[in-house]
Amino acid sequence: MTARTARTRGGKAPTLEEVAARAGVGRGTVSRVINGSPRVSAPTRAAVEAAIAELGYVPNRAARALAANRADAIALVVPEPEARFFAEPYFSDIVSGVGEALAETGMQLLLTFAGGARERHRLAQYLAAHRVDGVLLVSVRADDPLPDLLAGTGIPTVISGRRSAAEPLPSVDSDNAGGARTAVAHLLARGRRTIATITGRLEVYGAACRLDGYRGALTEAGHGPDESLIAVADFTEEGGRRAMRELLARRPALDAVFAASDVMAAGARQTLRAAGRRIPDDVALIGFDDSAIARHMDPPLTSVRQPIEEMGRAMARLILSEAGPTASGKPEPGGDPRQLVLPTELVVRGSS
Amino acid sequence: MTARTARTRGGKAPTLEEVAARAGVGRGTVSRVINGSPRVSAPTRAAVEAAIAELGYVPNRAARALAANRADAIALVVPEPEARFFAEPYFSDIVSGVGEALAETGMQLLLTFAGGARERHRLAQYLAAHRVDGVLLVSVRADDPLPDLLAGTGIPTVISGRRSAAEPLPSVDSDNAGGARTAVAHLLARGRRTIATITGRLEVYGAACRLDGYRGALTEAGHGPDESLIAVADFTEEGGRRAMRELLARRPALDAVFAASDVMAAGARQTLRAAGRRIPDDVALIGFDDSAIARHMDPPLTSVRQPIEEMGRAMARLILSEAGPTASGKPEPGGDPRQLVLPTELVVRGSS
DNA sequence: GGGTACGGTGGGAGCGCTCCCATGTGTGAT
DNA sequence: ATCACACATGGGAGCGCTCCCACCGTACCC
Repeated sequence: MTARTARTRGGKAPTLEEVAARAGVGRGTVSRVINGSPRVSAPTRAAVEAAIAELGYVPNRAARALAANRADAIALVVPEPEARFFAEPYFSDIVSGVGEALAETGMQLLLTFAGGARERHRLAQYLAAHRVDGVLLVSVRADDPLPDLLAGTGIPTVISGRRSAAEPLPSVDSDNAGGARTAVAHLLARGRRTIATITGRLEVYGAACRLDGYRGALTEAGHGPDESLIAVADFTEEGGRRAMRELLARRPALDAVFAASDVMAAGARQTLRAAGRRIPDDVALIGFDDSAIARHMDPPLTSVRQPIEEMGRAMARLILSEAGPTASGKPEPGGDPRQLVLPTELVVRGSS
Repeated sequence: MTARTARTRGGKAPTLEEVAARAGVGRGTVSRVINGSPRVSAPTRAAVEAAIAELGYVPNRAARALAANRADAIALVVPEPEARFFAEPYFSDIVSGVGEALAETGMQLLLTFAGGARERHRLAQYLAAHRVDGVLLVSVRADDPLPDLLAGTGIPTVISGRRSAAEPLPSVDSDNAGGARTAVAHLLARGRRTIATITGRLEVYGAACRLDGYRGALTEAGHGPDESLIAVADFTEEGGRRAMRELLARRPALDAVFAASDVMAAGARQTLRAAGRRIPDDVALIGFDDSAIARHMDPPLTSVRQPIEEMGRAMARLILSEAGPTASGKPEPGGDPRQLVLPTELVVRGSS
């Protein structure tokens, strides 16, 4: 009986059928055991599990996907060109968070890179045709067509970082405004009076939120709005340098700067140094992201930490719940429990 | 016209059969067209291609995998716990290199995390059963059982970073010894005389190579070996600090340090500062990896850059050639063209 | 003119699984 | 004892594709 099985081929993986034969049951029963159906008696289940263990059986994913019309796979889409800026700390952390949460469920993680706008159409079609159970989108820009394309195909999608206050897609974001508010409050608490900020491009929703947080903290403390303390940059180091020069020119007496990213803070620091300002004695400096450069800057940079790995886990959980029960991509009405905002944390170091 | 057709079918994707009907041909012919078989006449091929475009047809991967007994997928295995050290610049670059090279071939990239030793056995079994066409292993330790497990299953495997001089697996590595040699030669050229080094754990082959390169450059320049200038650390910042203290205690007059990683260089820098040594005036400092912290250190750190993205591309190409033609996992005899060593590059900055 | 070859083509037979319906087998109620 | 209804189980019918063999027609040969 097993002779036939063993003869099939040397290195061939055992099939459901073979497990069934070995356990002396039918295919259906083995399938039920594997999928955790309750409609199997205890002794039968034990027999099947023994057979599975003896044969070292692992289900064939392709066959399962074909028969069940699901993929047991989640795609993580990375918009290659743009992603680079955000990349440093972001990418590996989000991936490991997602991977961790997915590993527990037996779902596979597919990594996909989106190229130009043209390719994104193909990509959406591909994802639909390959029947991934869900798509995770990271660091997409507000004008990216991909999210809507995906929504059109009905594939459950979760986005990291809302594109606007009214993000229609399920999303996971960090509390950008809260983080900025905490940072500025910290500066105020340390006696700083003239606090400037360097923002990212304000079309990026997260950048706008950070600016809101900055304004909020100042307003709360009774400081009137002062546009001359706000410089818009673009999340780059060079942008940070330039913005800092503007700020110094406009408000030479400033005594603190909140930069909306560590990289811009690094740029600002250089300009500050060049201008002879000491950190933190003359000017306190705070960044955002708590990336590797923050820890290694001189002095070490106080920064707002985002729980990136945790965001990855949350995204995974969200997509699992989206793809799981209802298996329908239609946006739910009513208040949305599918918009997660995770708290940030201020990591105080020598620069403030 | 194309998009319209494709989009209207909200739920179901078109099948091969439907394309065949539309083009007025049989299933076999459509299959041949899709797989680029030459045995199709030009007019027929054109008709089929038109039908494919009109329907927005994309082959069902699961069905193809099941029927053809191949997966069109490559798994990238990341040993989670350990990977963290190397992670910063490494991970995202290698992934994007691999992804780029794979995207062109229609292969999927699967991301897998290996847990403890126990899980690695399961993982090897999984990979075998799920019939990935190849496995890419990054930053594995010399004593990791996974590579041999994989070799046992016959799955083509490529490793990044050799585990020893006699790495049996096809591998892609950077020229660690050459990079170290260049760094030390640069130091010598700038007139430094007493050059120390901080190494990683020497069980790690790459760390040993860097030490060899350091020794080689010194020997070439006629300097005799001097063990008191060598401190072994563990690739961590704290290790770098400690090693630097040892070195300073043993050889107070040293005027240059080559650290085998940027992170250790960062640690060394702190100790140097604390000891009142100026960089680069009193002591020149060089790191390895050219990571983000190198660029943002003060002064910016001279560092040896590894072509990590290029290494990713090379790994992808290697695994494709391994998995493709022969489809056999047995190690080839004779001289091995499957051991790639990519050149490194010294990025000179203010610290040297 | 008939025969031979061969490029082109259609379609049957699975790949290993899930789904679901039909078929036991046991329990409790009548 | 009979019926009803649960529960447990077996196995047929595909999922959409590739592989391969049989078949058709045409060009070419004798």
